[in-house]
Amino acid sequence: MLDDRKLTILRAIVTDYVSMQEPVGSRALVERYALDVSPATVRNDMAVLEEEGYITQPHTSAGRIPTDKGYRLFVDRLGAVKPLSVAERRAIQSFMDGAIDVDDLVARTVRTLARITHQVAIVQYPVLSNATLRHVELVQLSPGRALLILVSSSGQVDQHPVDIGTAEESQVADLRGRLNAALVGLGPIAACERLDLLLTELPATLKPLADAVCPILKQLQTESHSTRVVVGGVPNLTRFADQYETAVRPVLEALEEQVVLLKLLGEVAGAGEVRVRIGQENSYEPLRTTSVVASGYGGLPGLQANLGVVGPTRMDYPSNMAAVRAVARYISRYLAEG
Amino acid sequence: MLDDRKLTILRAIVTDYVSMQEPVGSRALVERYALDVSPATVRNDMAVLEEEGYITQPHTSAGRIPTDKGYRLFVDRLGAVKPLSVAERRAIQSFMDGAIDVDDLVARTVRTLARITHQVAIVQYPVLSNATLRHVELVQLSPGRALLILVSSSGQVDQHPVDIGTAEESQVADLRGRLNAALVGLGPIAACERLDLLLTELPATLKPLADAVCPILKQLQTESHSTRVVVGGVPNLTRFADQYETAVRPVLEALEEQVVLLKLLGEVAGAGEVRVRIGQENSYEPLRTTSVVASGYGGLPGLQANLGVVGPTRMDYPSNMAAVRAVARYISRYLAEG
DNA sequence: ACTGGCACTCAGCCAGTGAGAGTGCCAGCA
DNA sequence: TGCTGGCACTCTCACTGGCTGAGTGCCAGT
Repeated sequence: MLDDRKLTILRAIVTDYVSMQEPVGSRALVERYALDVSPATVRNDMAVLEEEGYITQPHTSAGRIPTDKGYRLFVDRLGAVKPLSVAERRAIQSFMDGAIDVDDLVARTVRTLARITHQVAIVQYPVLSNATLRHVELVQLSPGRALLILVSSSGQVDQHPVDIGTAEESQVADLRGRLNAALVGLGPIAACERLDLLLTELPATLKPLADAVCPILKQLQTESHSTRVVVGGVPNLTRFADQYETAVRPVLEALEEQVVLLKLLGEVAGAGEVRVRIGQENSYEPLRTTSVVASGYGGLPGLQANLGVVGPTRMDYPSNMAAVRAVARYISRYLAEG
Repeated sequence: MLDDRKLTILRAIVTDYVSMQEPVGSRALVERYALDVSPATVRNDMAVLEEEGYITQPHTSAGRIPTDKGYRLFVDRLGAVKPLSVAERRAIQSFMDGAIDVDDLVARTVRTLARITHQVAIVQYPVLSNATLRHVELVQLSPGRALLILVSSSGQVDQHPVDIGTAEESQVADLRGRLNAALVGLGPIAACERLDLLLTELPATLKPLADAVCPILKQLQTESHSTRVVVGGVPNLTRFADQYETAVRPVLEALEEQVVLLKLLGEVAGAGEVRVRIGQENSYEPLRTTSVVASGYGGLPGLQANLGVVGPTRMDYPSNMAAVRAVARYISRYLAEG
């Protein structure tokens, strides 16, 4: 169905369209990509590619542009992984080195990603699965309300309010002591297991309080890290000023919804690998005109956080995938080394 | 120089231009604002207003639009404070009530402000001067590195890494105990004073450690709260798709720079009052085409945090000022009540 | 001091035109 | 059979010129 030449032509169309941002015609194609055939031949092939749904014409007398399906084929089979330039590698290092804490690390990561891809970057806070719990704090704020605070060995602090009912100060202190004694030094998975064990050992008086606190603690240990998302590179949307209503606005709106972003990253990113969602493939309606390149990073397969970029479907997939992968690896290594 | 009628005309021009977004001519003016004089008279007055620099013509045969100076006069002397509509009051209440912690409160505030003003909203984290210190935690992460964590009675958690040199675990624990004993229950100002006192009482062995920790603690108690800024309503910029390069992009870029935003809010907002910076009045170059409406909120005069909105100079000042003031008051009251 | 009238300016809109890019198809050639 | 050159056709885009309408400034009159 699609012989080598047709695939070559599709690759050339994608490449050219991405770099020129203009529909590409048969003549330009043979000139710029040394195809060794005449434009007429290319035209015949293009007609087939169009019939198969890989490319399309915006209007009768224009060149062709790739469809989502075309990009998909390109990404899956045609896009040679483009190694990062020396400048880009250096940029990653110089931007990201010297982070003072997790907040700073995430901020730097999102900046770096935005800069080298020239897209909007999204970074989820890391799940620090290899970090261990360093301290558990339970602070009573007012009668009935307390704040649960977890400090991990990596310097990350998680907090969540807890409704503690009628528990008294002394009980709070008691539970705090027990939690610290039991959990400090453990990783998230071990901590959750140990917590289950601890629950069975508690005196009855602490039971109600523990029932209020423990679910939240568990949650913080697993998902909650992933609950925060940071966005950067929004000014890059500037380049699409023309398609404001159709493309930019929906993206801006999505970017304000943490929940949407989390879901988005979660759906796209797979274990360790860089994955891509192209246009219509996105389940979130307003982002149907954009592509998402994402990857998990840090931690064990089941406990990874995600990062990625959002941009127009006509993006430079090989470069962006390389960049996302490189940054994901860099931050993973950074986290692993502590 | 500027008699009553000229001021009335200026007010009408500003009002009309803001609501119609189009240069306003003499005929439209007399028709829509019952001026009781002929267009020719209005023209004469407009010529004077233009000469004085309050209004200008985008091109020869267009109507007039206000200049920054014109808006300034309007804001200072002509803009009747427009009370919020019932719907807006209700919106503030329903959006902001039920915040579970400070993060949530700030998030809700920024959302509220963006919704009722239809501008980009900026909210600085509150300086909780009436909140008291609830707990001090000093957690050692690795040899030489620790994390200082402050929990306030309002549920706010502040953290900062500390370089603790060669201090040992036991010393860290010792200092932690002393800090808690001394500072818990105090407000930020009292805490700082008490801290100075504490420093003189410490045994010599704890001195180096205390010297590393205390400055950071002090800093967290005063400025650091103000260090974080949250932005919302970015999609509202959508309305200015036409002036993308000149107006929108600079704003987007500014919004990514926390430092810029802090400085901006700090410069504009004055003690308790709503203040306005119009166009050229802004010291930050890229925002010279926008106006900022801001107000301090919460806390004592010296320790206020700020919030505000950023929008085009052609904004509805009375409404936005009313909205900013209302939201600032609401969050202030909320914080005061705890 | 205000007004009506008048000449003037200029942005925005419309229709018409021409150039250029690109296509599909076809007949011919290896 | 597969490739190629040629050709007629389509359609966008950019440019043009003319027209319209909004708005002005000025001036003479009340």
